[in-house]
Amino acid sequence: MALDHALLVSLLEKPSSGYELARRFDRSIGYFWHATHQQIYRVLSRMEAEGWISAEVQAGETAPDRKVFSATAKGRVELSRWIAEPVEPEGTRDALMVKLRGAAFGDPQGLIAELEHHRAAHANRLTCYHVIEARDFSGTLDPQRALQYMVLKSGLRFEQGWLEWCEEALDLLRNIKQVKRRRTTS
Amino acid sequence: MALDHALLVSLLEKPSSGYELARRFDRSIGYFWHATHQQIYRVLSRMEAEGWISAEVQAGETAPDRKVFSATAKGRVELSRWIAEPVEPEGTRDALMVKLRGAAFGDPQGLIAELEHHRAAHANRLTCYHVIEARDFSGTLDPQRALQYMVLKSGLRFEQGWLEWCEEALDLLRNIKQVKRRRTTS
DNA sequence: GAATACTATGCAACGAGTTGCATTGCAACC
DNA sequence: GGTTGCAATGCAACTCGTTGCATAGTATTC
Repeated sequence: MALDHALLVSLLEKPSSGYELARRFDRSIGYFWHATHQQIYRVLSRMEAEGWISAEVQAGETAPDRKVFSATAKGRVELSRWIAEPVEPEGTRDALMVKLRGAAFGDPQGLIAELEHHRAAHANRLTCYHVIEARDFSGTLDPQRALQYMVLKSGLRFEQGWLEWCEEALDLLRNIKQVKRRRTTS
Repeated sequence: MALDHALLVSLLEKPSSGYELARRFDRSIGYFWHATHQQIYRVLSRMEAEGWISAEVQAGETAPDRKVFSATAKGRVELSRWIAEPVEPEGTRDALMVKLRGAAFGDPQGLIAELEHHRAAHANRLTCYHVIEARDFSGTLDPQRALQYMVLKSGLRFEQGWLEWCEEALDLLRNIKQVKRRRTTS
């Protein structure tokens, strides 16, 4: 149920159309939640039906019509309720880890390209976050900004961690000896 | 499709019943993939139907019967195929981040307990991983162990990162000024 | 002797996320 | 003047994961 609330937060920060939200989720918001436009439109309809958000159609003269959503008072209440309700930390789920561990039964070196790709992707995200940091979070910050910054900082921290880990893993893969194919129980 | 392959890897490492797999996913394997027993049983049936794994029923004299699964040659091939196919790094999805950012529109201090809970959970996982590290990964490691260790290391790194971040976030929340309720667009 | 807990397996309903496709209109390019 | 690309919205089918429940025998505890 968390996409609902991520959208509520986004709409409280700035009323927007589904399309804008999708773009922001692809960019800056991407570092705290990820979603596709299809999903976003679906959830927006549902939330409108429940009265958490309300829409205002802006007829575009040159561009297509836009439905601009804002959070309602009811939506605010729902958000507070949800924030107060405890959640457990997420369980790990990363395909790359499965692959690494599975590579012991195949060709570890085959993962080098994959890891290099991941390293590049994480380096990319990291610089992206650094740009946002410099642009939006220098100087003194009001409480709202400070909270946003804290979220960004987790992104910075984790991308940095990924980067270092990728290096470490690449080192290992490059130096590992070719594993002998061992038959376990067929 | 990654639970399938996580199970294949586990079964290559050690043939097991669904129940055993569920227990291992709750413990040591939990740091590289998470799943419930219901899900595991369902996927095991599917994989058996596809011929990736085969079952042997062990009639328990004192305990209930167990279906012990092992990966077949076909399963091995499928695993290699899947490992070779590229994946993109996962998008971020953490409810806690949404909450932090949403707290700007409510009561930031209300999250302190939640963050303390998360900090404790991560500290717990971290010590758990340290125990595994000391128990299973000291001394020289063959290639398979080395790969497993690399996966564990990502767990260690991220739990450590979480812990530090929780501290930082708690510091912020404790010192943040009470946010004035501001009405945005209704 | 009854209640609780653990081993061991599974079904069914639901909710969340992914993938593929469809539509309309404007703008710019070649 | 046709093709490509972007703004803007959405449906439908599917897979993956969660939650709640069911069963059945053994072992232990009160």
